[in-house]
Amino acid sequence: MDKLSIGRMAELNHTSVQTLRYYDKLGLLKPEYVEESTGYRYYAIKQCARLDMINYMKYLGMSLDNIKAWFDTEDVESIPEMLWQQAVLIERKMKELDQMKKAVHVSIKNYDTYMNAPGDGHIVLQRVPARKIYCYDSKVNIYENTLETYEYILRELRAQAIVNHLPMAYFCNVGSIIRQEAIERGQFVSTEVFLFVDPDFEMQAGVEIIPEYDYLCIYCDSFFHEREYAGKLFDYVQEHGYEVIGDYICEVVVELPIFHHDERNMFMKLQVPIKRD
Amino acid sequence: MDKLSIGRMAELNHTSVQTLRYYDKLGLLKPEYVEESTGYRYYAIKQCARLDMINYMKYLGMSLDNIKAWFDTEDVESIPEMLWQQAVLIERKMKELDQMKKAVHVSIKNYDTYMNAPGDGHIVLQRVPARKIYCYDSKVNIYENTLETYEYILRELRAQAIVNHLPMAYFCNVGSIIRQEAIERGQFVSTEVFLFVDPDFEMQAGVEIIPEYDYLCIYCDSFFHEREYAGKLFDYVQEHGYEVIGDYICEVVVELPIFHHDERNMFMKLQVPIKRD
DNA sequence: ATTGACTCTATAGTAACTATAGAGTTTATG
DNA sequence: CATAAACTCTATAGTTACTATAGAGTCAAT
Repeated sequence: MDKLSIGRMAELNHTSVQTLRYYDKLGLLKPEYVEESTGYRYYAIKQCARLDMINYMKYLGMSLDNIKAWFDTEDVESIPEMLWQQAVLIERKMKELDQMKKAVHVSIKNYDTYMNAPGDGHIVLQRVPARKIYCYDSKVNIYENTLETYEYILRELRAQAIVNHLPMAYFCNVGSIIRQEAIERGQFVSTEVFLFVDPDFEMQAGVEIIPEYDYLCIYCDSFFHEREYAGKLFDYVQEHGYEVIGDYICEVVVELPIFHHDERNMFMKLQVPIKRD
Repeated sequence: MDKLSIGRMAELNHTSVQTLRYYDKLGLLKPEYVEESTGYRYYAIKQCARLDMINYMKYLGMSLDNIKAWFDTEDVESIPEMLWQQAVLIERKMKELDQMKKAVHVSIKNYDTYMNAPGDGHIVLQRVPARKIYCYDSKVNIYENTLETYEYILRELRAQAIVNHLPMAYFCNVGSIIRQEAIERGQFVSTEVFLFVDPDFEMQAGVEIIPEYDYLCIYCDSFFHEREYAGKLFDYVQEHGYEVIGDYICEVVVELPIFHHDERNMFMKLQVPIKRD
């Protein structure tokens, strides 16, 4: 009966006057009556129902365009299908968020490792649980090349990861590997880089599991010192008569590329698995 | 050493030329070298590290502005705090999505009920599990008033719900209630409307549980027929000598406000709990 | 009649890009 | 070396769902 001014309508529905004008413009919700001489909009209370519907569909993640299109077809039959589509969309978003959550927690853990790492050059013995990795073989010896080559190799790893639909979340946690055989031959040769993936990530080409081992670890704060520090680590192994029982791993714990003039500035954990006596 | 053209840089990093130009404009990632005469941008491969960082932080949900601000401060100490903030944000978004998911599934269930409802006016006996509701007492008898008053009352219910921070998800599922005492006095009087909430929604003022009962139900497809159909339902109760053991509920199963000229068009399930013999 | 609250249209801004036009540059090929 | 194809440049407009603002007009109450 009584007409609602745009301000009153907005107030009743916890929205803004501009929003109502915008919906009017889109044709989503036209006021019941517009005074010709002044252009003033007047709504009927029953139009709240339509606004409710708009808000609800918006809440389900639909765009105003889609809502309008659906209103225009007036097709009740298509409602369940539309709802199922939304359900699928929501499910997908939830999975993404879950990945993001994991990524954040990995980063938090890494920064913690970084902050509490033993002094530079200190060697420590640690039990490290099994990890799953996604490997990429560049066929080029990383240690014989420059930081620039390393960047190119990382790009290739990522390209591979993208092709194989690995989530973004994993991209923050890379490393390189020297196979046990190479170590035994006394060669500091690695052609492989990897990403850490979730324990529940599906097994496929390139994915492998590093078993739980005791590791001798040393921390290193520059790409350019890796070789030297790894040398220290292997010297230590020899001196103490340890037996290497798996692959050597260089894990990038933290990257700080924003400092030092855009240069990749890393904090790495070098680790070699040994048989404990 | 070798400079990358903007196209090559984009290709290597799976992004677009425009994006790089945009980042340049924002000052997020300036090319290492710009040829003065032509304005051509040239990047160094090591600048990929910064781009990686940008993408990672973007992935964590940060805005480019925030990323830039953080880069500008060069503050390593603040990283964990920033990460925790992101974690909280993600957690909140996940909860929201979870609510959305529930809302969608409630809607799906409701449309299913609507599609498979017994014929108009048919009375059926159903066991209905316990439900939790959030009630609002309008102090006005809904059944003595017009659809317009009902709309106003719904607005009040929503205002209440918003004040009490009920999630949007619940707004799609409303109803009204006639208390057992009123029924026993033979009065068709209800001043209360409600929203269905989750079983795990916290108890607070206005929240109550409707216990599991056997209900006699009748479906009704217009606001204007509720009284008549409820009458039928109560007649049936009397005829068969049933005993009413709780509150009468009018549950709005589906709303189709988009049809019939913006008018609220409802499909309702009227239900009265009885003692089964 | 006047005041204050309200409403109108039109325009610009938000975030993180994408798309396009029109002009100039680099690279590859003949 | 000329030419064509591919690339890059700046500048502008568009995307979504609004918010904010300016300047002018309108309504309701005193």
